[in-house]
Amino acid sequence: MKNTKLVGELLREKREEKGLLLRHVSAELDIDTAILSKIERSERKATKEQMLKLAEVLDLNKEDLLVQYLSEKILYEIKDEELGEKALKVAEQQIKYINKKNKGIEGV
Amino acid sequence: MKNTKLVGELLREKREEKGLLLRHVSAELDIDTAILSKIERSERKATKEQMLKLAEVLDLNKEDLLVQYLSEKILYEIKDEELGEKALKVAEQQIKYINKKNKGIEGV
DNA sequence: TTTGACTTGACAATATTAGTCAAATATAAT
DNA sequence: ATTATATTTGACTAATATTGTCAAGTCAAA
Repeated sequence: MKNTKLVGELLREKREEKGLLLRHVSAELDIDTAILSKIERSERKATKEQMLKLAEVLDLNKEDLLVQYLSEKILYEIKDEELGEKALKVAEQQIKYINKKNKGIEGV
Repeated sequence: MKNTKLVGELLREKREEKGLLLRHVSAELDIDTAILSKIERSERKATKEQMLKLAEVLDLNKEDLLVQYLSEKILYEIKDEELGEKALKVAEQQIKYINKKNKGIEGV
């Protein structure tokens, strides 16, 4: 597996690597440092907009970060569900089916 | 694939098969018929508790229904996301990893 | 043409999420 | 040790999303 790090951990690492303070980055996002602190420690979820902004500010790959972010959102949704893994598999089958169907239609 | 029907469609079919009216079933769930109507037409999501009750009232397999229900919740979460399918795959990898880790710990 | 089943949409109540702020805790430099 | 700066914590507020009611509307069958 490529990466088992939480989004928050990635953000903190990269921020520190760049020598930026919470206050610098949170100012760009226009939120209090408290929230960014919580995001980095996975105590809160960021919004999608904040993620995109963070990718910019911290020079992280937007797509990779977003994928990881969405994945965590999905996992959060099923974290207490015994049937979560099964549901994920079904969801994957269904999204494949849907995407296949749409591909067929796009060309009309 | 086993089943491409939406949960709502399943519910409506089964209810009609049993000759039950919205009012009968919604009374058991203790909600207005309007909501059940919307649930059956996928205009609203049911709660987990409602799903379990519906499985009972309509003699549907609880596990299957819940899996399908959770799957739809997941899909709803990523319905407008270009990266949704990728995120799903990552989520699946990660949940496998987490479950494996927990299995290891359970036996301590 | 009325009756019963379902649908629709406006609205209200409630729950969840996103945020601020100030005080408490580190961390680090004098 | 003392102060200065960075981060964390938690109580509180604001905004948004979810869940529900209700009444009026549509539709089909008797």
